[in-house]
Amino acid sequence: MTVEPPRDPTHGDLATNAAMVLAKPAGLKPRDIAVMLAQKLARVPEIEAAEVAGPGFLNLTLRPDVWRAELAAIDAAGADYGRSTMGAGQSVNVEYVSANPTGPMHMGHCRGAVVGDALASLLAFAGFGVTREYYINDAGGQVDTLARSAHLRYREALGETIEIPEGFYPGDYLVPVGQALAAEFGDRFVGAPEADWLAPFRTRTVALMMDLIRADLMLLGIRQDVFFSEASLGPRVQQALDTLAAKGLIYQGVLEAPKGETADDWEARPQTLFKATQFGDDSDRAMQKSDGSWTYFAGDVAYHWDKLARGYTALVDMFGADHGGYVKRMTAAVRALSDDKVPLDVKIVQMVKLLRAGEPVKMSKRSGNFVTLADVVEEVGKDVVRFIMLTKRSDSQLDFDFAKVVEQSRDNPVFYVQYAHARIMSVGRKAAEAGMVLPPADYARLDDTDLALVKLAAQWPRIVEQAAATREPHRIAFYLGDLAAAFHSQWNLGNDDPQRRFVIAGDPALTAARLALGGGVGQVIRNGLAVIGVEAADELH
RNA sequence: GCGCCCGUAGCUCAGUUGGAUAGAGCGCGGGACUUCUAAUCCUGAGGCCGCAGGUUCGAAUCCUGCCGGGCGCACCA
Repeated sequence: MTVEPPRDPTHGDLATNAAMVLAKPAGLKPRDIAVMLAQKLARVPEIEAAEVAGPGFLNLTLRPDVWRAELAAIDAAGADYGRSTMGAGQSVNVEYVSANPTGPMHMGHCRGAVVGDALASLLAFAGFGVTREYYINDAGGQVDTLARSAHLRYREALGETIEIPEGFYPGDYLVPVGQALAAEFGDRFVGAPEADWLAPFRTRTVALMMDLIRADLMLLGIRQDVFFSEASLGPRVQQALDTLAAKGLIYQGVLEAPKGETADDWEARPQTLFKATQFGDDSDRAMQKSDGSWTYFAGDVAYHWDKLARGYTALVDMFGADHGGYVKRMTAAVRALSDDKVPLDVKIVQMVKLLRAGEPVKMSKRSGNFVTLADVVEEVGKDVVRFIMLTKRSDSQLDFDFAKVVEQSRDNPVFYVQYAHARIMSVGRKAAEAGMVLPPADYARLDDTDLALVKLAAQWPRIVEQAAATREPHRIAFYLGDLAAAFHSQWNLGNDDPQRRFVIAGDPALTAARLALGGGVGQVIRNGLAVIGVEAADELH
């Protein structure tokens, strides 16, 4: 059963399907129930009209004063308008970015960062306790490669001429790392065997890379609470394995050969396996390699085991599209570890295609010459990057065109929303410049046309809850576009009819009421932008 | 071969968890500036919601099967 604003505004302010849902259990005709309900509801003071429509819909029209009161509520709540208690008592861990600490962030990481961060803010606004987390993959072979690459730069910093072999990280960003290592260790590791320097170089270099990444995230206004190191898992891996073993979900076995492309180096070997198939996965998954060392998956299981131990009521992971195949096994592991009590929601974030005036931006991985996040933020600004990343559902591919996203026109949603806010801010200034002395706003001066705007602004709390429930922050961006459109439309009525303007010379009372209307809309726009981490512009240039 | 995601206007996409006559933007046609910033707005044309069944008062939405596109199928990280 639902009670919600209907798509078609001629169907009133609220519509409910209650009569149709109740018809079967009540053994009555839907329309008969609807008529009965309508008669009762018509006596509710806030309800102006209750009409039965179609197969048994009940359309409710609220009295205009309800909307006037809502405008007052927006004003009173201010930045808290729309804040919800739906998440009260629940704590969610949102893990996002988790880029490998082998270099600065590039645009491949950007969308997950923005969507994850906006989701975290959204959940917080909806009343959930939220932890923003980053998993540092600092335990694999790639980190050894990073350390070796840094060692080359270290020798370079000490005066050697180096050549970077194939398979090493060639990026310039390691030059200052080499200098830092040279300053720290002097020349004592120049000719030393790798075994002497690999571990310290790995630790230091990862730390410096994480500084780099944190700085990149700050450019987007992202600050995470927890940075969890894979290398620090230690005994947790065994503990997680023991937890699963205690549930009878671990066994020694041999997996079947992978289907599809036949792996030429595959051979059947006994391993320690997790019964992922019991939890909906396609295959059981290896926890230990045949030589007894842990798999990457085992580490990830231990990591999620740790998150569960920290007592969250729900977990959210943001994955890149290329990790889609990993979702089932991770979900299976969390189901097993938590006895199905703590849900893991894995959000897939699709690729971003970078364009410049319609032409794909060329990227060469080999030279390390990828488009960095810092470059993009510098070129178009944080707000544009953040907003554009939310202009599509995150599970479908997104085009990011450098030319289009800075365009000041209707088809640029960032500009469009900010322009609406700037207009709202400008009318207040205009009234002040005109030397108008405004009385306190009397909402009674607002008519149905004005109140139509309030109705849309009043949807904000619902939008927050819906977006939080579906964990889809893009809904915020779309709503703000709708609200801005309604505002612009209202604004232009003033072209034909001066009485519909916000500032009306000679009528301070109506001006005050209209400015209050604009103020309410502006407040909601600011609140929405705040949730997605975008600044509200007071004027545009 | 198997799994996951996706197919909505010419293009790019929404679609209130199953509601009423499926909506925006761009593009195309027509219109509104002695203005509170026209950086905007109004209006018209444009649809078998991939196809075929099913579930029910009711389906773009849920189920099944096809067709078409993307991603993934390690003891890698």
